[in-house]
Amino acid sequence: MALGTQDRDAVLALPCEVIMAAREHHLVREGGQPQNACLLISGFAFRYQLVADGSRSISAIHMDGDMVNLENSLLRIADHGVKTLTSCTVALIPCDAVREVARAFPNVGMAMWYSTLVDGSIFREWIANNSRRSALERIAHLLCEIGVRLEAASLGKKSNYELPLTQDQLADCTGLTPVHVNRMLRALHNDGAIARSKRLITIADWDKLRLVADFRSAYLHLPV
Amino acid sequence: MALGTQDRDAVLALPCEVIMAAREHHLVREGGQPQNACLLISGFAFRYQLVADGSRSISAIHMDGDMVNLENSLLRIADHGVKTLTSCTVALIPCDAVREVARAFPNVGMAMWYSTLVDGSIFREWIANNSRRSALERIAHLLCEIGVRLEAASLGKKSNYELPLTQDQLADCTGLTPVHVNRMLRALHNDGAIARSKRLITIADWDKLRLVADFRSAYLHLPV
DNA sequence: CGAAGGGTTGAGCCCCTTCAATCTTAGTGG
DNA sequence: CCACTAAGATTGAAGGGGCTCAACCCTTCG
Repeated sequence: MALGTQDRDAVLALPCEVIMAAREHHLVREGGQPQNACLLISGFAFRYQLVADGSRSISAIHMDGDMVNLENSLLRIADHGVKTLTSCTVALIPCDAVREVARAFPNVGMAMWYSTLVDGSIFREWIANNSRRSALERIAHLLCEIGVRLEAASLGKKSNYELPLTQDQLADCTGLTPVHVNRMLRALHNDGAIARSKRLITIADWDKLRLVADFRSAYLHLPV
Repeated sequence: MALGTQDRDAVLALPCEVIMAAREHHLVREGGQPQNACLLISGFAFRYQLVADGSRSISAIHMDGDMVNLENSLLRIADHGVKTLTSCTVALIPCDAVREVARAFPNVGMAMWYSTLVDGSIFREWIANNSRRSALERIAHLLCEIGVRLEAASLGKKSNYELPLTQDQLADCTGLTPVHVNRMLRALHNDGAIARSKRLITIADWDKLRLVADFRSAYLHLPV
């Protein structure tokens, strides 16, 4: 969604406060009423919610350039939490201002809507991933997605990047246990699909990983 | 999201064609480029996608008043399919017209954005449901959600309604097998949480079902 | 040097799947 | 009006993928 000059100026004129947030810092608390929308300038963050037995579900990973809680501009009560994955630089923009710019500059509003739609598309893919794919496929799929998104955001190469997630967090993304995530990573390694060194992931054989994962990038709606 | 008179008039002035669609009729095909947005006037529909092994994931259920493919107004290529669950009356509105009304009447655009945000919130809950809850909890949660949404849409009572889904479809919503869905329904029945007669669900003990399901309705963002 | 967080590995179990058969109900044509 | 059919629901038996529990390792950092 390319914006015109006026629209871009309106966005740049938004009041904002830039803060540094440490790792595992809450950007939004479930049940809270955030006053600010958070634009990730650098670093990674994730959306999550807790279920009754205390276990956690991670429903999205965000990176540079993503707005992590645009929804709070309209929905008021946060239905889920957002935390940083790494230390982050975050621009805080008052929700009121976000609403106003969306109303006053329809193209800006449409761009934010667009961004929400892409998020929705990724949510659907995650539902399918965690509901209908095996553990191995889920992990493979997540590794593909992160690689492609990192490359699209110019944060690395899709087949060679540093994973910003612990195995515990990978487990919460995929609905598995950390123990099993570990075994699946090893299995992908043994298959020759990936190589690992600490958090550094090298996708040795992209086609093999893509096939295992049933990964088709259309749902990311990346510019062509 | 209440609209003013002008805004409402703009919506009512949208060109549209009303059609009847049979059960299991495709409203949107994955990979297609829909020309129309579909507003459900009566009946039920679902969003779905297929994975490599041929199994299906249902990512949303829609009912009267829902727009089932608003996203296609901006995203162009459909990343998933939409089918009717029952016979439906559907208003087809050209995607161009949807985009234009959103741009010309910012409040209308905001209302559509809002609707997308609520959909997103439900997607996140489904990720958590299918990833971190047991089979029994998943089914219980879905039954709660459908009841509450039906009641909110004035289509029935939350504790006594006709389920518009087959057990196969329930399975695709929850990431389970039809066989196991059947057993879980029986288990809820035996527990006294629900009673069943064909597709008619009576939630005999709402609090019990709610507790089993870990159901909290905040994520539906219903008006208070 | 000690502590803590994250990663790795093994053994046993169980929730859910798979496979297969049977039943019920609604619809259809003779 | 009834035999036939097909879709959906139900039930049983057996197997396996992922979980649980528990121990140990490695690295980083104070």
